[in-house]
Amino acid sequence: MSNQEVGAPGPRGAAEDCCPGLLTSSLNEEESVELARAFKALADPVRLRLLSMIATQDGGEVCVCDLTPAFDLSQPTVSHHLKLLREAGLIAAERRGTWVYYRLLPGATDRLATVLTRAPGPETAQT
Amino acid sequence: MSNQEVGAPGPRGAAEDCCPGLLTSSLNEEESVELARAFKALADPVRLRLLSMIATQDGGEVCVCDLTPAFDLSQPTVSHHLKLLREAGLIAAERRGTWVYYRLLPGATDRLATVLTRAPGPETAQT
DNA sequence: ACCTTGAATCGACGGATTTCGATTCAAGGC
DNA sequence: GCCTTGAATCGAAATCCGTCGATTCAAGGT
Repeated sequence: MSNQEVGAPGPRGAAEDCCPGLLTSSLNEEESVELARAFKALADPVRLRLLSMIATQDGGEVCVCDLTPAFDLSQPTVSHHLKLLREAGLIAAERRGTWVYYRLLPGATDRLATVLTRAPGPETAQT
Repeated sequence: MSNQEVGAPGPRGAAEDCCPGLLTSSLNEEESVELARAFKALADPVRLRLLSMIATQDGGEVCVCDLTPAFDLSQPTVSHHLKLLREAGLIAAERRGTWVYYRLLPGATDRLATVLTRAPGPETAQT
């Protein structure tokens, strides 16, 4: 329970108050469509590995030029998967010179983790 | 092809010894394939709502006869989605008389929630 | 036995996804 | 300016997925 965003310049942390959780209250149709869209982004081995590589990178970001050769796929295909992850709000891109760097947007994964968690998050004291 | 190991009594903390987490250590190809299969089961609004209805049911189980009319879909289609959730290890079925009851297998969702959870450590200030 | 009701399986159709090669766009170096 | 390198976009092909109606299977009631 330490404060997570000490002096973090970027605004975030909005995830946990958005969805009560898939397993604790019934989803309506609209919520289910939106959630399914998010899970669809994770429903592919390549995207999962891309996300993992990006998330675990030390500096917090990875160059596409390092991502692409890690797969046995064409460059357009990897680019396509990165686009889907981007559109799902899971990662963000930044171009620096000739290269493009991707970094994790933790809000999206946080939200999905919360949605799949039975007991409420650690912050809210609840019984 | 069976699926479930259902009778595990007690809270298994299975998650931490199976998968260190998508966001904390890099996935290999095999892990990513298996994880993607799990997320694929969640990548559909109907299955999400089915899972939610099953998980939030008071007695812990729901009759298919209560699930089916909640959707604007044919009975075979709902049955198909239930089968996919079952094959993903998310739910289990039990037939009692003419009716079939489904219940949540919390292990699978727990594992996915863990996999999506970042390291509990403090957030690294970046950028 | 036969019939009724609930649920799963089968086969097929249409739409979405994944992948590719070819091309185009972006930024820098010569 | 032109060329090189890195990355995104553009069709197109193959496959996968969600849905249906028809059928079959399971269990009970008469």
